[in-house]
Amino acid sequence: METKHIEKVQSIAKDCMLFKDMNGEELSALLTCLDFKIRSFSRNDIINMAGDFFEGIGVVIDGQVAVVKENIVGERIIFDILGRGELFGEMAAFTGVRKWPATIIANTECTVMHVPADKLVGQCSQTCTAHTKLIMNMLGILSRKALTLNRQLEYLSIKSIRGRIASFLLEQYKKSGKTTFMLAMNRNELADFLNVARPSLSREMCRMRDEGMIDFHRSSVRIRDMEALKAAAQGMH
Amino acid sequence: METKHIEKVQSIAKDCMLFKDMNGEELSALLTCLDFKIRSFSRNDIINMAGDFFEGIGVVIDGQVAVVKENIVGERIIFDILGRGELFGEMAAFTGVRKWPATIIANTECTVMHVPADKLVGQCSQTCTAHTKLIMNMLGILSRKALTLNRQLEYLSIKSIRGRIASFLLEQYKKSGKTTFMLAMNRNELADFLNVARPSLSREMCRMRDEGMIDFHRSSVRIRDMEALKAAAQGMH
DNA sequence: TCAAATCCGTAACCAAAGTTACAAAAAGTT
DNA sequence: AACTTTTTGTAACTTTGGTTACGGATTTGA
Repeated sequence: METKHIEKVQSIAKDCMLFKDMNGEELSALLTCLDFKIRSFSRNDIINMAGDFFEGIGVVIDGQVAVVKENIVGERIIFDILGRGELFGEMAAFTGVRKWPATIIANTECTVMHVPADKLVGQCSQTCTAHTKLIMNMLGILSRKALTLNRQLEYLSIKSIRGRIASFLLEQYKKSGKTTFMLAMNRNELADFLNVARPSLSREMCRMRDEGMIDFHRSSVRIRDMEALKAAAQGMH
Repeated sequence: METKHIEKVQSIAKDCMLFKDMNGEELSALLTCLDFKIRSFSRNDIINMAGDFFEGIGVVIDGQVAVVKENIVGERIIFDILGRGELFGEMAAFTGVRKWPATIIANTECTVMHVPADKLVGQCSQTCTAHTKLIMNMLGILSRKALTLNRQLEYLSIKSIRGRIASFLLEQYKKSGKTTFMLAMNRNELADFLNVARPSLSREMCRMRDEGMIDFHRSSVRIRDMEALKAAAQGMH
């Protein structure tokens, strides 16, 4: 854990919920407590494998990582794609789980920090105020993750492909505030995300286009009939 | 918040993760900080409705509550069934969300405690040690919830009904340690839980029985061919 | 700039699961 | 015990979506 590494972490601190509301001093003090490790990976490298020994939470310093689950048959579902400043493995850290519950893959070239679970949970020797803030931030992060899982669950509890697409597009619309927007995923990734087969996704999107509900080309999508889309999201065809 | 109510809470403290590792004194001190409310409900009463104003986390004092989500069409999915000592709404509490993300229904006659979100998050005037423990317990609870959501997500990410049934039965087996066990749900509820149509569930269970994989009568189930069941859980038919 | 790799739409075919309806069995009530 | 209600299995029929395969478009990279 060299000075260079500490600087790296400080450079992302403002983008990282874990270090929210901490000033430079607090952060420095905290970082010396944490005993973290920093490593870099190439695209598609496996950073942590589901089932492997859990050494501590991860923080994305640079690049993107994907949280995926897969079964032996090879069906794979993308839980989340994390960027700069985002965390993974925080659930395992506070439940005493000793194994990674999901696989973490480098989605791009990336750098990640790992912090041992016990350094997070255990009080540090000196009562540092930053440690208290860390815990509070952690609560917020965990809650938000749980809400994200909830949202994912909502998608998968929709039975029709059309419903999933419609819900997804409506969420993109709410996020962007515009009826024309770009998707952050390609068809393969979107199909994974919605847990459907890629050709089935294409087919349904085209049907929705033919019915005048939406329009699209590659990753750009335009909502043409908001009411019809909302109806589709609720299972009315 | 009368003495009677404080006693009620103390009586479930040992079954409640939120008050883990606290002695009687700490608990009493803490409870006076929290400004909680206690109410009772009849079966099928709506305790909190998705979208309604979020007033604070809930703790089940007695009976059972169900966490459900439903869309306008009436498709309903049971997220969780909570008993004595278990929490709900903790995700909203730490994310500043002002609305209930799910609906809470009284599954049986029940009594619940609501604690205002700000009383949990805000430091109490006197630095009470119990408050620190409360926060640490909260971290554990939240993490465990997130893992539960993960698990639910695993069920729904399985595409075949057979796979979902097999996974579910294997989990029951792991829980009970026996190859013969009783299901806590009837067919309707199980179908809801696995997010499939009830007749489809029945049909598939019967097929699995005809193939010698399992045996069942009403809510009693026996696993006859463990290997076949495990194979089915992984999508091999 | 050309070749290779990737992405996307398309179509035919087939398997899986939803829908509806009904009857038998079980549980609960009077 | 007789009746009602709820739970479950069953079957016919329909719809949805997965599978496989292919070709054109786009992007990447040498």
